[in-house]
Amino acid sequence: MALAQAIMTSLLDADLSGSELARDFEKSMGLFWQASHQQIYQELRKLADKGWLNKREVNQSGKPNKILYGMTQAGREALAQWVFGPTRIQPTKDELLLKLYNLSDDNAEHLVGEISQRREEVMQRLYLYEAIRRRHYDDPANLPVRHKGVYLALELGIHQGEQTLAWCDQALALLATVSGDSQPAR
Amino acid sequence: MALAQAIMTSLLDADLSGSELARDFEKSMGLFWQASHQQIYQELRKLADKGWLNKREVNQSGKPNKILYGMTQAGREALAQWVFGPTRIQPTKDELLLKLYNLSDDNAEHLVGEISQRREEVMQRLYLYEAIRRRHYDDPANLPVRHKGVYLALELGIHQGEQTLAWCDQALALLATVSGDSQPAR
DNA sequence: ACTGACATGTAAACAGTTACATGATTGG
DNA sequence: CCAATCATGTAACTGTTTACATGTCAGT
Repeated sequence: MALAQAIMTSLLDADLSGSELARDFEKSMGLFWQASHQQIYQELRKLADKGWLNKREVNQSGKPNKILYGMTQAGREALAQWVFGPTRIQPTKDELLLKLYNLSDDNAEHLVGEISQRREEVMQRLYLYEAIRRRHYDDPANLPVRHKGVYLALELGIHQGEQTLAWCDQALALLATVSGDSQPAR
Repeated sequence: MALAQAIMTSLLDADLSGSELARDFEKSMGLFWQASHQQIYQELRKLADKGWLNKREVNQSGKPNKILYGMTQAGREALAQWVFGPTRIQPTKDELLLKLYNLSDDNAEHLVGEISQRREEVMQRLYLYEAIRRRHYDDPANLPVRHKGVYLALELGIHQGEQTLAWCDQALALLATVSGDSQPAR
């Protein structure tokens, strides 16, 4: 979809290797984009062939060589142009909600467990995001222009995470009326 | 991923044809699952081959024949079992946020436009969801069990939609400080 | 007969995941 | 030398999208 642009965006500030990119995706960009290392390596090669990235090999002491990729002028121009093109959005596919459509007395207990687990996961990501916000984006109005955009993406992640937490609580409360402890046999 | 289960879930209450399913997906299930009619037709055939769905042809007056699919007992059992299996979630991929990472003086104005447009779209979906809630889910605590699950999915959609609206406003406010009208030349 | 909407489908291309493979380097 | 880790990659498969194809009926 736009993996190429996601990679190039990550390379705006610093040159990175495939493995570094794969790791970074989970953090900074993971909120709204994710890719496996296999995908990234292939895309990097394509982008280098196109002339949008350059590559150079780096010897590291204590580790195998890595190949650093960096943006070329052509790459920067292509990326800047891309911003004006059509925007696509691929909505979430969440099996948990699909499972909720199948809620029954039999599986209510199990789904309570799944929702609790989801709550935990969201909580952890939220923690991470809030830490980043406090650390780097304390004063949004005075950020350099490009970082304002990054800040906004982070904000969306935080808002939605908080909302999801609240929803988990609501769901758990409603499910409590479904399983065993409901209708206490007059 | 779990298209099969999404289809079967849609067929729990009523038998539907491929085209009806494709239309329904956009409404009820579109919040967290989406599929094109091509995908649906292929999956329907597979599911019928497996014995999880049965098919029967129906002559309609005024329209071409359609093929109605319905759940078999085996299908219901398989679906009920699936709920206890592993849950996968495929997070959103949103090019708009990626574009925001590339915010600059050059494209700020364009992005303001895109965010306004996004706001409009979200607003409209929200309108639809709220109407459904008011119409069918006024008294969640007294819903039949399975509908409680459907209600919860709807609630998540509404909460996140509202949050997204608020975020759009925040983003537009911050972007206003980027484009033309900032730093009014002392 | 022609047009437009509806219903069903096929084929090819693209994107993404899963499983596996290779070499290099460090620590034991 | 062996195991563990890091970095890079390939191959096969699955899922999804895009583009196209076909037939039916209703209204003109």
